[in-house]
Amino acid sequence: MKPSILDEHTAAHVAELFRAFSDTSRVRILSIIVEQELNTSALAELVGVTESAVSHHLRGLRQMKIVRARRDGKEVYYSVIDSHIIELFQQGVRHVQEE
Amino acid sequence: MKPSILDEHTAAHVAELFRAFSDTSRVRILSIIVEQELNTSALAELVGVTESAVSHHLRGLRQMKIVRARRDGKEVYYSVIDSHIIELFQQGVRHVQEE
DNA sequence: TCAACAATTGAACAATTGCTCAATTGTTAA
DNA sequence: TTAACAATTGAGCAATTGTTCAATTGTTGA
Repeated sequence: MKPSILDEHTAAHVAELFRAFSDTSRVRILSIIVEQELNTSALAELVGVTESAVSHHLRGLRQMKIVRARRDGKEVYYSVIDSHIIELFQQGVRHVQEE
Repeated sequence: MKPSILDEHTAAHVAELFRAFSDTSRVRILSIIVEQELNTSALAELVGVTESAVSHHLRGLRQMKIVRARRDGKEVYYSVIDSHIIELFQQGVRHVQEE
């Protein structure tokens, strides 16, 4: 049986998707907004990094269509866009926690 | 409702797990050995990188207990260890392909 | 034993990444 | 309009990453 292999382009997209979850700060940010919408400074406070750092991470996640931003007055609230992404993320978390 | 947040240590492990799938070459290697055991030079040939590069990637994946190595004579055959990992990886692939 | 092949290793390098800092933009209430 | 706060942005940096190259280790058949 000939092994199937992902083409370069698809593989790059898959890698990019997983890369979104490949940093400790991003994982912590996502672990929050998977459950509830929250704004930048609250996230910075909870995660323990600067607002700037959080903003940079959220920018990347937004560009990848993993999170959605909603402005309410001065604050911008973030949440995770779709249930497939949430499922994928939580499956990774579960795998680690079951060790 | 207070948002739950992953502690630093758990988040680091989750990030590490996802990082295993965050490189194009590794994704292509995994897309093969998820389906069938294969040795280093065959993988290098299929993926289109040197044996050395493949070996470095597989070393990391082995240390993370994502792949298993089995020597048969001169060759070392690699495969993906457990079904949870396979499920996680394939879910990411599916998400990309369904776009 | 030794030549040939398969795989691994470590050093070195360029490229990418995550962070900080300072400046800027957006929004509201006084 | 302006002060205060929230968020974003870009430059610069240290650290990490993926790759190549050359040397080394492991295995087999002659």
